[in-house]
Amino acid sequence: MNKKPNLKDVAKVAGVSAITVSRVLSNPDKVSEKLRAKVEQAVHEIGYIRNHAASALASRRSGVIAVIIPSLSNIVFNDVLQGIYSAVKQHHLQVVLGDCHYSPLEEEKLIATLLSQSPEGFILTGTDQTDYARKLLKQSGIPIVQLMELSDSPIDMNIGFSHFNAGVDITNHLLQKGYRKLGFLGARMDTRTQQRLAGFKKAIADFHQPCQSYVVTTTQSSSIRLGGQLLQAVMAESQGQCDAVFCCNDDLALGALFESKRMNLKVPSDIAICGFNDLEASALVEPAITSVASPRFEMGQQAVELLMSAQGQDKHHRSPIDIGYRIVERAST
Amino acid sequence: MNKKPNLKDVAKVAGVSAITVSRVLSNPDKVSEKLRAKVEQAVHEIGYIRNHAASALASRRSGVIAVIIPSLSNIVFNDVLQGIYSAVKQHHLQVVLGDCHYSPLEEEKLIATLLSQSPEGFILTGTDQTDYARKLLKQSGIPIVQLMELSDSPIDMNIGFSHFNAGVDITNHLLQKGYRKLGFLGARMDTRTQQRLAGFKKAIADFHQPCQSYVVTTTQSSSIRLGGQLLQAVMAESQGQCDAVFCCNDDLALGALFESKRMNLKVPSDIAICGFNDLEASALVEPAITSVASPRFEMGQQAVELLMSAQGQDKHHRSPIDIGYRIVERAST
DNA sequence: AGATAAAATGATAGCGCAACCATTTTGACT
DNA sequence: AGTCAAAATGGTTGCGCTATCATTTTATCT
Repeated sequence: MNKKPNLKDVAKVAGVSAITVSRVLSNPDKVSEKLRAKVEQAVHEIGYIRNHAASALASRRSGVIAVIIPSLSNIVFNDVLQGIYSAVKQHHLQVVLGDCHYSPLEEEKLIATLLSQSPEGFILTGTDQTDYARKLLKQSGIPIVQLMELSDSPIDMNIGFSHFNAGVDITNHLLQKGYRKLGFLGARMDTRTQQRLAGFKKAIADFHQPCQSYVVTTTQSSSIRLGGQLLQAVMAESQGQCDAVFCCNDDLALGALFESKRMNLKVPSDIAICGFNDLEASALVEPAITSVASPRFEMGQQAVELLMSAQGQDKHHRSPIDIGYRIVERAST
Repeated sequence: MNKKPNLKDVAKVAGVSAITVSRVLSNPDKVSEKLRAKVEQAVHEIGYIRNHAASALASRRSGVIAVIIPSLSNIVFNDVLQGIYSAVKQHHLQVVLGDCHYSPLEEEKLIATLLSQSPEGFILTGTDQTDYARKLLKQSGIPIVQLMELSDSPIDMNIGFSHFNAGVDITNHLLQKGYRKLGFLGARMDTRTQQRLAGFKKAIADFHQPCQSYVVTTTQSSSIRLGGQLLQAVMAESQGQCDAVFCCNDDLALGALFESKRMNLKVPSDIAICGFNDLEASALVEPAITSVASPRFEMGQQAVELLMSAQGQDKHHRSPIDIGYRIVERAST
């Protein structure tokens, strides 16, 4: 096994100096067309691939951005990720991705690990990082974006929307439709879910008529199946009184919908169901499920753009960007 | 902004040499407890983070594995990815992930880019890489795993299952149930989908009784909505004769199921529906959908283990590993 | 043609770390 | 206490590349 070719090998084949090869790869317009062609030919011929570690070390630019999401299995972060990848492509960056499983401590470790890659930007989900994590991030001096929710005290930049407000709005939607015995079905209970629940409670507290609320939550991770179980739980707790449920996400809502059929409850006449995140399935089941839509793909894209535009700038503390949400009313309510 | 601390800074604070700090980070048991404690304290105090580029360059170990999947949005690869991440964690590796959008050319570019990270292993999806990509991969000398399907001529290692056989089996399942006018609904039409289709055709050709087949495919990417459209298309093409459909994945199958309700077709009496991949929703809709399950998470895990066990070994051309699949019969057929 | 600027190319040094080998310290034994 | 091996620690060097500056070539003008 002859060892991997390096710059010098290419230079020898092309009959130029090493530095010229380097330039062809990073600043092609600084090299005359003649040499460039020769070099490119040589590169392709011997299958040369630049050593990123050496390049990053010498240039002090890693061409990498770090991303941490709380869960790979949650399709919601997948959408964000797709936005990130689509934007990253334009900028010739690589992504190093971490999954912190909703744990700030795991996130702290991941942040340290990912920072070792000298990323040129860092995208985080949510706002509950540990103090040490914040210290490391600030010290790194790179631009940082916190995603999904809005923060009063972002580490650096911030883009997301108010889960509290969305919770208020969707609950008011149910109240306006005449439902008065509202259930909240919550799984995982991460900060965003908690904010939705807080919105739910606030809307009910502020309502001008008497109404009842039943809150059923679990720290288990969300799934369709769990949605069915939680629906049973809330019907048990309310002794069958509950006439509408706000599910903290569409997985639960779908599970609740399927379960309601098995329980012979008509949707929305016996029970209304609404979800959160507006997954594709929610629009296509029968009846279609009311949900809260947000531009996740765009949020991911914008996060990358924010990072890139902040490159080098010393001050990039624009105020948090509210990307908004939209209640999508459908037949289930 | 004081620049990022390096090994020497830590060494100064801890009152030891730089190399000792290095050892504490990579070989803690080679350092006496006393010094180790001092160093760890210093590291934490000044928030030192090792420069991965320099470390990789000096040690010739990047601690990175490269992964390319054809689509971030397809939940199937998400499952594999989770397996990969879970295994990678044990080995203290980082993943660099690329999404080639089902394009061998994009994949070739990605392979070149990712190889520049000097990964210690490479995980690819499928078996249709370009010649140049194969050249680069072989030249890199690192262990490589091709995932998902089985290949006669793998680049290196291979783990997956036979989509052709699965297509045959599921089609036979429909035939055994008495269906004789079978539709195939296919989206994307990547190599694995094509193999499923080939299996479908083979089973029908080999069947000992006359039966009819209707193949409706599109290169559009798969979605639930598209499943509904394809069901309409196959009913149109068969002039309402089609009595069972094999959908190339569960998204389409769900869409077909929802659409069949709108079309007032009873499942499975008017039309049987089966899918592929066995997503959670397939088991929970009414009627539940027959599908083909495969251990995707485990496949991802095993891929990483294969890479790790092949480290350094010159020969790791074990024969392809068939991880198998399972037909999950449900009410929809 | 000669003068000057601009573009193209090259030589050298150093990015931060770990491999390698040298040296010092410690412990185990007679 | 003295000997030796083993463990712990340190010094030097080079990984492969690019920033910086120096030099050469080319283009543009009078």
